[in-house]
Amino acid sequence: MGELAFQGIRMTAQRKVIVETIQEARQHLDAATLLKLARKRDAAVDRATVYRTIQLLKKLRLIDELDLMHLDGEKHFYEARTQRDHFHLACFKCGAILEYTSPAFENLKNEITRESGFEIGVIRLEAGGRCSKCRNLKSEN
Amino acid sequence: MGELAFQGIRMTAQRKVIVETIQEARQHLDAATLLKLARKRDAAVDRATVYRTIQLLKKLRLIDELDLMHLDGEKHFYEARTQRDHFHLACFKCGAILEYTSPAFENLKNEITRESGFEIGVIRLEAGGRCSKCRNLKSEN
DNA sequence: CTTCCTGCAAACCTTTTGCATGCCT
DNA sequence: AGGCATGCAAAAGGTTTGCAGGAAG
Repeated sequence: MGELAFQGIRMTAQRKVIVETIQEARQHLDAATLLKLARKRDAAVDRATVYRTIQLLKKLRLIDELDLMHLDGEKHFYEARTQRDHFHLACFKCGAILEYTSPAFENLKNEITRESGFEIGVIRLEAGGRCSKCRNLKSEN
Repeated sequence: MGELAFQGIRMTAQRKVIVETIQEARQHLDAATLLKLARKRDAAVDRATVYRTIQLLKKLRLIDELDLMHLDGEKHFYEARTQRDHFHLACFKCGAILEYTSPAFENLKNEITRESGFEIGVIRLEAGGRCSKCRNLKSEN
């Protein structure tokens, strides 16, 4: 949690609230939801501060930004970074967001760096389609 | 090229212009650039038509939508679909967009379907970081 | 004292939509 | 006639920014 101060950046009260809100969220938060939740802890938090903090946390690699296949508009979603990279499968039918981790993904990342010399800072893998539940409701389409 | 008529959708003159513009583009096009280029072929093309056609082509899986790690704002980029899936590496330093294909990527996709039962309709893998050229300019950071 | 953080409101950018017109079948 | 395609202009949705006031180092 002291990651910010650690990197020479001020851990202000508002930033702490925003970071904690992201860390404790059960789902991926878009900026508007993050704002709303953060305000439950500190009513003074402003939208601009949320966006500015998001940018900061992205730059520090403390959060990842997701698009989730633009299932629901153009907004972005955020989640705290974890040790293990994972990716997201978005069901176009029911809207579920599934998380998935795979050694094959790690291999792929290593291969990219090894073969192309590209130094990966952020990587994002997302897929859209039908989850297994929706496939089994073997309706139309 | 007759893909549209093929799928019971009218291949109008404007749609043809837009599709061809995408297919013949040397780089990934955002909507505004696509509009500008399409207008060189047919000055009557309107922005709304470009956006509506993009949606259509996405739905028909004839083009892919990219975010390119939002290197330059929130706009999207488009490219004609190819046989082989590839992904994009965006250099945060010089802005280069590198394309990369790998059997490991195919394996990963197969694994996802096999293990999670998720039917992949669209998949997008993007990374941001430093390309090998920029790494070798071993300046700061 | 200087730098950084914040709120507020306005601006911005990209994408979408309503409506009227017109084309194709 | 009926349905789909288009232009135009306005709206929407999400994100960023300028500025002035305040807190922190």
